[in-house]
Amino acid sequence: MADLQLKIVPITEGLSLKARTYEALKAAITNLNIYDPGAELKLDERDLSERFGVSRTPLREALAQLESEGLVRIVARRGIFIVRKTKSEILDMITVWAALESMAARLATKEATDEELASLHDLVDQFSSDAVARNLGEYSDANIRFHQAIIAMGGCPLISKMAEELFFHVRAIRNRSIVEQDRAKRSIVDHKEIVAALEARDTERAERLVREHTLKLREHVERFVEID
Amino acid sequence: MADLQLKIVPITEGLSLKARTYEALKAAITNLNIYDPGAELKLDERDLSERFGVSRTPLREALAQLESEGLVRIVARRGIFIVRKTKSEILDMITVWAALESMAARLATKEATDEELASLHDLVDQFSSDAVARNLGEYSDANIRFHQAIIAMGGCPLISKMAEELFFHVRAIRNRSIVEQDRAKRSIVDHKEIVAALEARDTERAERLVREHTLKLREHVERFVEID
DNA sequence: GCTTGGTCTATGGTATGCCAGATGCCACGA
DNA sequence: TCGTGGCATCTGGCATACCATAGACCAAGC
Repeated sequence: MADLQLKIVPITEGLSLKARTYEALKAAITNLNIYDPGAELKLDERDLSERFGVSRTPLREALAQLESEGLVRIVARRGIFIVRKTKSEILDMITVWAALESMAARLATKEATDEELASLHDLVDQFSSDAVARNLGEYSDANIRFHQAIIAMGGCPLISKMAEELFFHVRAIRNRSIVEQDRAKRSIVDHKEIVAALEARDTERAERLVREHTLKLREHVERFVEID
Repeated sequence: MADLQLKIVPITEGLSLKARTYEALKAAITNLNIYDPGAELKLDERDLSERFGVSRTPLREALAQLESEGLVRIVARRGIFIVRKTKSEILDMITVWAALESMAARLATKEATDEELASLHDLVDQFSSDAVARNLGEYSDANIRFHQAIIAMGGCPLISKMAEELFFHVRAIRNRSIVEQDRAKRSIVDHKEIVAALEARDTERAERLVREHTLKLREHVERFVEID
C-alpha cells in the first residue's frame, strides 16, 4: 500500500469510433461549406463507411447526431444531404447570438472579476491588428474569441455552449461576406465601448452595446451578404 | 386522365422505428422525471429493445440522439443513465429563457400585428383562472402557452425552437416547486403589464418586463426550490 | 418514336451476432 | 474472518446480412 510515487496517468480512453467519426464528418462538412460552396451535397453511407474505415453502424449514429444538429438531412432510400443554411436561418442565428451575448454581458457586469474584464483589452488589440492586417471582419477568429470571452465571463455555461454552436454555423459564411474595412474599424470602436461599459459595471449600457453591436452585424448580413 | 374526383389522400408515411422509439423514450423519461423522482436511473438496451418491440439498432440511434440532447448519458460497458438536471443547470436554462424571450418581445413590438397582440389577453385570462383554480404557477401549461405565444410573435423560428426545448426541461421541475399563491397573483400582474407594453409597441419596456419577469422566476427557483 | 408497365439497382432501415471490457460473485488461502 | 485472484456474466460497441422502396432503366406495344 506504500505510495511508490509511480506517477500513474490514467490511460486516455480512446474515443469511440462513433465519436471520432462524428468529429471527422463534422470537420469535413464544415470545410466543404467554407471552401467549396458548390460542391457535392449528397453523401452515401456505404461510400463513407469505406472511406472512414468503419462499418455503417457507428457511421450511422454519427450521421444521426449530425442530423439532429441540422447539419445533414437523412431521407430514407433517397440519400443523405448536406444542409445548407438559408440566409433567413443565418439571420435568426445572429439574432439569438445577440440575445445570448447581451444577457452574458449583463451577467458579466455583476459576476466577472476586474482582472477578467481587463483581459478583454488584449483581445480587442488582437482583433484590431487582425482586422486591419488580414482584411477580416466579424468572421475572424480574433473577433469570435473576443465575443466568446464576454460570453464566458457571464458565468453561464449553457450560454457558452449554445453560443459556440451558433458561432460554428455562422462562421461558415465567412468567405461569402463582403469584407469592408470600414465595418472592421467601426467594429473596433464598438468593442472598445463595450469593454468600457463592462469595466464601469454599467449593466444596462453593456447589454445594450453588445446587443446593438451584434444586431448591426445582422443588418449588415441582411443587406450585403448573398447566401444561396 | 379525367379527374375522377377520387379524393386521394397521400398515405401518411409512418415514422421510422427509430423516430417512434425516440418519441416513446423521451416521453417515458419525461414522465419518470415528473412523477417518479426517485425511480430507477439505469436503462438497459436489450431490455428496452424487448419492451419496445424493436431491435437494438433503432433503439441505439434513438438513445444516441437523447444523449446528444443531454437527457441520458451512455457509458460503454457500464450502462445508460438518465440524466437529472442539477439545480444550477435549471437556473441556467431559465437565464437563457429570459434572454430569448426578452429578445422575442423586442422583436414582437416591431413585427407582430395588433390582432396577434390582442390574442394575448385570452392567454392571460386562461393563466389567471388556471393559476387560481388549480393552484399552479409558472409551470402550468397555460403559463407556458402565454410565454410561447410571445416568443412566436417575435417571428424568429429559431428562438421558438430553442425555447421549446428549454420549456421541455424546465417543466420537469413542476412538481418539485413550492406553489405560492402570491407568486401566481404577482405573475398575473406581470403578464398584464407585458401585454400592455407590447400593445404600446414600447420595445425597451417590453424587453425589460419580460426579462425581469423571467429572472424573478429564476430567483424564486434559486431560493425556494430544492432539486436533487 | 412515344408511352407504359415491369424489373433492376441503389440506398437507407432493421435485425442479429460477436467482441471486449467492467462488475460482481465465489472459492481459496492466510 | 478477511483479503485476493479468477471466472461468469452483463452490457454497450461494432460489423454484417438482409429488407423494403424510390428511381433509373428497359423492353414491349401502339
